[in-house]
Amino acid sequence: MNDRIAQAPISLTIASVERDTGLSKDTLRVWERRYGFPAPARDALGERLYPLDQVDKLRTLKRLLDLGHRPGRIVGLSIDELQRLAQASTGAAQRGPHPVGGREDLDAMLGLLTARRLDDFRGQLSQLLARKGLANFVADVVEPMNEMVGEAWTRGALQIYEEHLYTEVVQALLRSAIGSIQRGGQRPRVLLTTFPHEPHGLGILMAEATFALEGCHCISLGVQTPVLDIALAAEAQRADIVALSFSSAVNANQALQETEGSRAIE
Amino acid sequence: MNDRIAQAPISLTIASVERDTGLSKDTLRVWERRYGFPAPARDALGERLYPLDQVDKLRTLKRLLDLGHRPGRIVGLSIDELQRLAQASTGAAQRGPHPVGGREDLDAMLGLLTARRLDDFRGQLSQLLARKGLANFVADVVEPMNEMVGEAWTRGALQIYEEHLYTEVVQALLRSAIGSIQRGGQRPRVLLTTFPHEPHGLGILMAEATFALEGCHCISLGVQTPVLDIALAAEAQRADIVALSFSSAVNANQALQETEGSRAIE
DNA sequence: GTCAAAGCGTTGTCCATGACAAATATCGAG
DNA sequence: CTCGATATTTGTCATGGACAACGCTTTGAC
Repeated sequence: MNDRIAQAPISLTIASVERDTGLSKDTLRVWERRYGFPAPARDALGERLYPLDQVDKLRTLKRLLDLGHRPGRIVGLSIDELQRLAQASTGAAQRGPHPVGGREDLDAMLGLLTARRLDDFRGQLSQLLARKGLANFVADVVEPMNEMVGEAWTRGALQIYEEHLYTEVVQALLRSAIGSIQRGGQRPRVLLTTFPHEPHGLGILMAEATFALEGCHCISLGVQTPVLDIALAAEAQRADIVALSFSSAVNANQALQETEGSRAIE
Repeated sequence: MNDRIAQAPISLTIASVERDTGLSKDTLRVWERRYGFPAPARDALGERLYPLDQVDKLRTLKRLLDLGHRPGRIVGLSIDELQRLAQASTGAAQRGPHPVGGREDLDAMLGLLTARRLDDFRGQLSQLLARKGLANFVADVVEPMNEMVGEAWTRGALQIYEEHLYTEVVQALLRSAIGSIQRGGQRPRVLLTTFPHEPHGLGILMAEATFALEGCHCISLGVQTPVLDIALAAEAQRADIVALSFSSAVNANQALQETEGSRAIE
């Protein structure tokens, strides 16, 4: 329960690693058994102690997994190779040049984040929002920037807390923008949330912004609503649409399966 | 991975129960071994299938645990007895009558939530905020209402999705209120977040509101920041104060321990 | 009677190993 | 090249044993 932070936290317990990487204890142990990685040290009791560099590699591996790679093929690679792979994999997604507000501009703005000029970052974003309008802002700025942040983090160019910072700023911005949309629409009623394993709320806000602009009546449940409660809420709130936000595409049909009884979209 | 929702979801897998209750798989299995509860059915493969009523009881048990009770003493009790216990335990906290905006008013407002009059609920809250001012709103409305929601949920008077709904409305309200505070203050710089095991962000927002009103420069990382990154962020952002939000009080000194190196407050 | 120390029961988490279904890859025939 | 059959990969589950951290209770000194 306690993370046993001695004076210097040179290594983490299996529970901490699970939380920090998103890989379950079972997975961590079975990888060790099968692939020989990770290879944590052991404390006096024989309990695993993961060095920080292995945790970093695990994080990168997790991201590659989410990108569609398979563990057996990539566990053996070095951190450098993994990062190259990650860069190549996400790079494929950014096909073609971006319409307006080019990628370089976004890059420069992200620079503000790492340069600790948080207020400037917020200011520029807010200015962009005002200039482009909410819909374009979401599509042309937030969307690509999300990917860039994920990719930069994989590259090691962004600390985790900087990613948190980014998310927080964008969320605050989107929320206030959504709040200022006239709350008039009656139909269709849209229920927004994520599945229990998806803790990221940015997708919801982006969807909410889009829907709200279309005049929909949005009802957000926040993140990680138990499946049964999604159904319950959809019925109680007489939702016409249930919007579920995902990180990786993988199984969108699972969604359709589950939202049966309501009409499922997106 | 899939929750194996057949036509009717009469029972949940151990992974679902872990997510829905917050009790780890290990704990669920060891309780079964030691106390004989839960007593899930088994599928063809010998894997546990938890009936919904047992999951409900587990949820209530979890709440009692967080309230300081011990499993061995309460696992054997019936759901009714557990709910009585929970009510008694939280009831102790609401000592004395409330200053203004009395408990009955809040109860009536929560009634709007269950009556599916979400907009009225939001409207009344927003009106209260305007009338009382942000500081009093947080202390006299949000704080007690949080407890009431928790207690009502334990009593079975509130669905989980209704709790989500409540949280979402209040968060939106607080965020917009915070956003409209002039962002002028330079000192002290306050970093806000929660530990990795605390996914609830309401506490952060309440703290942020309070700090911001005092003229502090608030930097929120959102929820569940890895411990190392909290330290990193505190240093990078030159935070004077690191504010950590908890659900149950339990170990506030752990906080002090961890935030060493910065000055720790609250 | 009060209070601290020692002792004992409780509780969550860890470990190792084995197993199997679902997903994915590979291959051979048409 | 396409498609179905077979093989491999992969995550999650099960069992049972262990132990430290914590809380409760009893003992003994003042």
